[in-house]
Amino acid sequence: MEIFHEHSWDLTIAEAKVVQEKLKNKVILEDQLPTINYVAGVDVSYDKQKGITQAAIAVLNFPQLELQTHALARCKTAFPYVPGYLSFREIPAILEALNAVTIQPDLILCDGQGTAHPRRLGIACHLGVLINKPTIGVAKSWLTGDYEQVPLTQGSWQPLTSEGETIGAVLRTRTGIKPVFVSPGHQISLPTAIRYTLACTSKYRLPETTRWADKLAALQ
DNA sequence: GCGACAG
DNA sequence: ATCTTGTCGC
Repeated sequence: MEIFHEHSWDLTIAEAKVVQEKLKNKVILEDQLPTINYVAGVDVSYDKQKGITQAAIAVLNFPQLELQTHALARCKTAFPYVPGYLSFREIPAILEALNAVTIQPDLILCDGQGTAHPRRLGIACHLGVLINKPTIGVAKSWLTGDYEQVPLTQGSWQPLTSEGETIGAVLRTRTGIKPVFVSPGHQISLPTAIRYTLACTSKYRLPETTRWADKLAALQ
């Protein structure tokens, strides 16, 4: 896995903020997708006792959404969880898992925000810019931004806005179920990110990619 | 100063 | 994220 914008992971919060301000200028919010044959979900779990971070990547074929392969990677937890800086805690392990997986995905769905972030560089953007690949942020809960009530029917969505700009969408993936927060990560537009999120979702609230990664990350 | 805060 | 039983509803 080639890294495009290498930087240290041994940083203070203030230094991490500088990295975010610099990398946000590298984010591409236009569609630059290849033919999508494989989609992946990434997720991270923690062993609080041992101070270990474990990342899982699940690669599914598209549009069938059947699990093709997966990889796990563990590394020492080196960064605390601070809202707005999640990527500095999770990406090191994710890069190792991506390095180990045998089928490189054409699109990655991340567990967390993309541009719906205080400095527009959520984990999906950060990962996408580093590996120069299309990514989408699909978060289970709110981090920042304002939005109106979302209609109850599946596929309905409302823009997530901040300071006059649209930074993502609150999307109802299942009728009557709590919506998810979708935002572009890298090399993708918001409408396309919404379309692929729905295309990767079948019977449950979360995309199949995320559900598989969640399940695999829980393995020890 | 007060409230909010992805995983 | 993680700690945790039963329970309401399709």
